[in-house]
Amino acid sequence: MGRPTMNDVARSAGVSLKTVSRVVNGEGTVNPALAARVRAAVALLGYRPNLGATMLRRNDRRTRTIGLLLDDVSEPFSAAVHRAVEDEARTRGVHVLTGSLDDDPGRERDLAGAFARRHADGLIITPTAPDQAYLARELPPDVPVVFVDRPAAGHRGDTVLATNRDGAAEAVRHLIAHGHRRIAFLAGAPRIATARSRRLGYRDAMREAGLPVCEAVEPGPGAEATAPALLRLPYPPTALFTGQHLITVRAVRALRRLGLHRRIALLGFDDFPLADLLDPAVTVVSRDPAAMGRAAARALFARIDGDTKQPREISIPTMLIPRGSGELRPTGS
Amino acid sequence: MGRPTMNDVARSAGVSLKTVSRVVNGEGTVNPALAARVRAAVALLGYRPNLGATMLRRNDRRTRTIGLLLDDVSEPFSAAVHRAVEDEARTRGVHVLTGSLDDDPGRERDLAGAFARRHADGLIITPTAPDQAYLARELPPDVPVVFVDRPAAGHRGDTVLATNRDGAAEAVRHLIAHGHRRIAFLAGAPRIATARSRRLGYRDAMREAGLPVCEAVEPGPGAEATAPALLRLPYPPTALFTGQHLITVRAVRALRRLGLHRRIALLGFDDFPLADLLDPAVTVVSRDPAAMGRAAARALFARIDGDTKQPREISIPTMLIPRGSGELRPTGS
DNA sequence: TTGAAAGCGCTAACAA
DNA sequence: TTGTTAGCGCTTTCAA
Repeated sequence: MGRPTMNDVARSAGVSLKTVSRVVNGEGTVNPALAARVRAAVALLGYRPNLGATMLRRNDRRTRTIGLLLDDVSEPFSAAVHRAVEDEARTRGVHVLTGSLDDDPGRERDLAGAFARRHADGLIITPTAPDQAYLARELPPDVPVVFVDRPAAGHRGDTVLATNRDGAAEAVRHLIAHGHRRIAFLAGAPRIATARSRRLGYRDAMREAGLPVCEAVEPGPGAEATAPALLRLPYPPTALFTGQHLITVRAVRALRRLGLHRRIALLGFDDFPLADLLDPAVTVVSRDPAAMGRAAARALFARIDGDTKQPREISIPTMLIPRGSGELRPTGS
Repeated sequence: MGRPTMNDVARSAGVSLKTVSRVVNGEGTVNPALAARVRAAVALLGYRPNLGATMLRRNDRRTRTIGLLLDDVSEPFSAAVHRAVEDEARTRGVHVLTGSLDDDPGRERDLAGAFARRHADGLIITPTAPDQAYLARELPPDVPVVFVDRPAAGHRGDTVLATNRDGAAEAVRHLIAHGHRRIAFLAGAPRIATARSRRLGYRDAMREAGLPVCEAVEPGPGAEATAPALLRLPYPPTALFTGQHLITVRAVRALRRLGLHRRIALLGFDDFPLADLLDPAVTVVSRDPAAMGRAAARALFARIDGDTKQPREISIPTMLIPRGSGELRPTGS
């Protein structure tokens, strides 16, 4: 009944509990003959160590598990970060608990607390709550946290960010270089820090070229897309810069419907699958989710291994990928 | 030093250990005044229960954690399954450990073992190993496993499958109904059970229409796509049926490059983002990953809650989504 | 090199 | 309603 314990193995092998422990932990200071007997008993009984008990007693108290809180594990950016973190964790024999936050601050707090109670050795969080002061309450003080993709407030930790502002500015300069002067920015919810950074980058580039800004916040999935209204203006934009991949896709649909996809330039923030197969193929500024996940995981493992230096901010450069839609030149007036 | 224990709370509140335990576990049979004192001490010290110790002692031995082994957490189908499982788990206060298998049988065994040692209450696995007999060795006998998307061999467990064969046959009949007689099947690796089922469905439909089969196994990402060679045949197919979404995307690229995307019909197994935005939009037979994940999670939780009925096989129907590429009629000879 | 005893933080069983 | 005692499966400490 129940699974076999170390004691059962000891009895079965005719040795003491401690000898089994030594063999199981590969301590090496065990007579080879005894060790062989122990290993035979382990195999015979199908013994598996009880991690809970191990962690309870051990001094280092490591569970070799980290927690990863993402926007939505099913969304491509999050999924790519997840994958990169998993790969880094795997090389260290560490497992990953994951959760989706869905822009819900309460859920961020709950999951962080739950993972802490599960004794995650550390957490990687894409912050969605306005501040992360709750972490001091939910986490033991020695559990490191790394923030990825958005800055945190009210908690110390390394932060891995894309160069949102510079990337956005580069995108807009690209449109300007292709002759556009009326460039509209379709922004994500300003609640989100990355959306604000991208807007700043847009403004940087427009201001340095002496062009007037034209910004609209794209509403949620229920509402109608913003692009059609903009394009009905007396002096409509000749180029759209979209702040986020879902907005980009909406813009593609809208331009298609209006028959303007070959006349209005489009440049989107963040790459997405099949962007190259659309007509025209969509030019994007892309973050590098794999590099971001990798950097976050490495920073976290460094902290878990005792790195106590000042928290760092790690920038992962974005990349402009010209594909066609962002190279269309302005037409008509 | 270290985090506070129940004992610290007891001392701080001036009550016995057991009283703290009762309050923490909401047993209710505690004098409200005492309970309040305990709660104050908990808050003061920042006490968090040690789940490891709890699970060690408790009779029910539940960790409220399940393990989920997927092909690749970053791939859309897996990610959607993941999300559905997470949602079901969430309603039960259960957390999800995830891992990607990358078609590596060794990794399937390792991860299943690792999650078992972590005392997952149950496992959901997309099998990639040729058989799952290893589970008997890696898992305690009372840990239920549910298989999703592919059948398992050598281990008992509920299985959630898409109607691959029927879905494929439906797809091929759809092409036949649009006038096609030379329909090629671009198959995934026959090692994979779903690929074999889809091929059977293709053959079912071709045979019932008295048409000759034309099958090619699509090589891996390094090699050249199969479609161009097929289309150079003396009597080339007028329609392609692709067995998997990556193959579909390769076929789209190939047809594009050959300028045949408006002449050769294309019908793909599995939907993918933006399939509706391509030109022509891609007709697909789609599995329902969310329904599959949900069904798998529900089956697993039923088992965890003590369901001991015979293992079931749960079929989740596929759906044909006509979008244009599958409705092109044959041209020329 | 091996083993005996203690105890990690908690809950079960029982007693007061 | 509250407290006491024992012990979950393991590692630590210390003794042999």
